[in-house]
Amino acid sequence: MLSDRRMTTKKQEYQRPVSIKDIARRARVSVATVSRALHDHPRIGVETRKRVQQLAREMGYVPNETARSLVRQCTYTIGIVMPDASDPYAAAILHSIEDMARTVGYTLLLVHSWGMPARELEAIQTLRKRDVDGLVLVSSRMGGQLHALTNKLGRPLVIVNGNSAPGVGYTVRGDNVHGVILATEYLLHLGHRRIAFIGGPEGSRSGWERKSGYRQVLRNEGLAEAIFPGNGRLIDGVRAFQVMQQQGRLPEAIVCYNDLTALGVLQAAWQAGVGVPENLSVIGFDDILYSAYSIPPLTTVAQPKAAMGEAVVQLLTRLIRGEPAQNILLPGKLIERSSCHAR
Amino acid sequence: MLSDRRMTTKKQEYQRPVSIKDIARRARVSVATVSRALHDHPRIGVETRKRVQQLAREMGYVPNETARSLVRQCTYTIGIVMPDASDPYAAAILHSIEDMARTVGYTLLLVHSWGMPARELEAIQTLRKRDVDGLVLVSSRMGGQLHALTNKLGRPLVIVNGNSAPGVGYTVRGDNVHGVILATEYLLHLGHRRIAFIGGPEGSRSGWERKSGYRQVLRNEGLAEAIFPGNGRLIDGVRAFQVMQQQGRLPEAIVCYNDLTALGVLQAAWQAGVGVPENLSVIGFDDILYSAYSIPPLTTVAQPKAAMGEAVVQLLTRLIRGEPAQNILLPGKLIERSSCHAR
DNA sequence: CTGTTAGCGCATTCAA
DNA sequence: TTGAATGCGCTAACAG
Repeated sequence: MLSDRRMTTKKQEYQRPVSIKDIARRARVSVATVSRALHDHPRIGVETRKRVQQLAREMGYVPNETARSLVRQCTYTIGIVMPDASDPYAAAILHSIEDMARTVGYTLLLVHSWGMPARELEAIQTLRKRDVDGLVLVSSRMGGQLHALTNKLGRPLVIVNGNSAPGVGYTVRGDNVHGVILATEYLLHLGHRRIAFIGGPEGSRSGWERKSGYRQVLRNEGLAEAIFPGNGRLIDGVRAFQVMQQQGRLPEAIVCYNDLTALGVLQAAWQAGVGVPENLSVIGFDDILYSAYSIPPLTTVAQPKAAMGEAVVQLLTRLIRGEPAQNILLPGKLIERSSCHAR
Repeated sequence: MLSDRRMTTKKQEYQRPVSIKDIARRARVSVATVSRALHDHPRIGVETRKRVQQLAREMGYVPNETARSLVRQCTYTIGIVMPDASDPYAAAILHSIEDMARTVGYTLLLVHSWGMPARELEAIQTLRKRDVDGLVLVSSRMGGQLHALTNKLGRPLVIVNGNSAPGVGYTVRGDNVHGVILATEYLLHLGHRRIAFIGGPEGSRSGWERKSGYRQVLRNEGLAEAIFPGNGRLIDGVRAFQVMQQQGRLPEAIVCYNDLTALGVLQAAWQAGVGVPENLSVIGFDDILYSAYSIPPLTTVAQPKAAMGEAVVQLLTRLIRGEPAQNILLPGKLIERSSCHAR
């Protein structure tokens, strides 16, 4: 009685949509004329045009894009392959791409890859069959295997923050090395010397780049590196912190592969009674939605997610039109909040 | 020199994909034979079949789904309209729908609505032209306007957790009333008497239901209601808390419209030095990914998001096949974590 | 077993 | 200005 579990059990038939042929019949003209009327074609009588358009509206005509696509040989559809829409970072990218794509008349076909190369391949095949005008791979893990694919793809390809093979498609990416240098040097300026790093997914380019930026800075300063494995999820931050503590290797500050990892560290530190930022400084990467509201608010390197979406769509439309294009590298920006503290 | 801003400025032409006609020519058979071979049609020579299949593989043939869709009169595509993929709750739903849809051979066409009825309408039109086999509206705000639409839609419609008009499409929803009763009674059992509620979006069904569940419980107990407006975002939780404090109306416990709002309250309370759960109990709704890792971990009513995706796709496929169907109401579950404390 | 034909809904060329 | 015819890539009904 708590629930109004209404059981609707009607059966329903769906009727065939009206086509230009139907309109033609009713208007007593040819389908060609209808087509022209609907397109405001110049060579048509103003009289018939109005009549046909009126009729189309009355009959609830909706153009069949499938048929159009077939003759036009382009679908105004772009395919997007991403690991997982429930990852806040991926979702933000998806969000900005969808937004931009819509404004230029494209619709998005979405397939998840779960970060698995095999699934990615499958997804790409699916989208290729769907005859998308262009393809976006977010956080691709395929690397070399892309090579074999790209020749046969026959469609423009843009890779966002993923492993790309040279000469395969175009890329839009955040500047990971620069960003993590920003983060690490910030910690240095705050007076920290024992700075650890929690890594990202094995074999991912962003993971590699962020790690090497960290190493580069520490090496320049002659400081010891302390690198802990991770996989970019909340739980990885939790675990890494626990490992540090169990091993008695708690540092003064931690650079995290991404915000999710950092948020995990915040949680684990709180559980363990280690105060952030008084006893431990934590810095993230990405600036996801939640980071501004974590406890304490997370200092992080923001990725320009909106700009990325724009860049992706712009790049893709250029490629579709056959115009020259170039890879895009976007700088990150340090966002100072409250998870880091001077020593 | 920090960035490898490589400028790739090649211009590239994309070639026409190979069609069954191409294969037919090379194999010196008719297109019908090719089609049959590719489909393992019974009435074909095992010899020619193998030859054609081999050839197709060599030539890198990929079937054109657009053409298929045209003759088949169905696209194996389902359209999904949601406010915003970067909302963690919506993203989780999207995730589970995509996952389920893929396994049954459907691909997703995604359009954002930004929670604006006008945009929703636009999105539905877009998808209708795309000739989707079915439509999913997540957190729709359209309400009555759906009526006019649905007759002309000509496609099965499933509404997830949104405003629906009676007789328009089918619905899959979490049991909001029951869920919020669970939450409120839990607080009651913990000994709280001054329990406030922070509401959701104005005019949304879930907002209304959750509020009325709360009111129902308080009324039964003869307790005073304290309702603060909200809109389902983090910032709404922050603001509501600030208002409570400024007005000197801080309660013993707060039931929040959703987790995002609750997370905002956690943050604001922390900023204000109000300890959760010692001085204030907070309970959310949805159980988004992050809630298990907030500080403190958030007690909440979990929505069965995976089950929802399953239900949506199953319902939709039934409708597409013209089978009888029924609305689905899924129960929520209380997840006890650490944001509530006995008085 | 295989080829020929027609047609899905639409845009476009060529005639009229 | 309009109509008839053709084809986009593919499937399916009908002949052979």
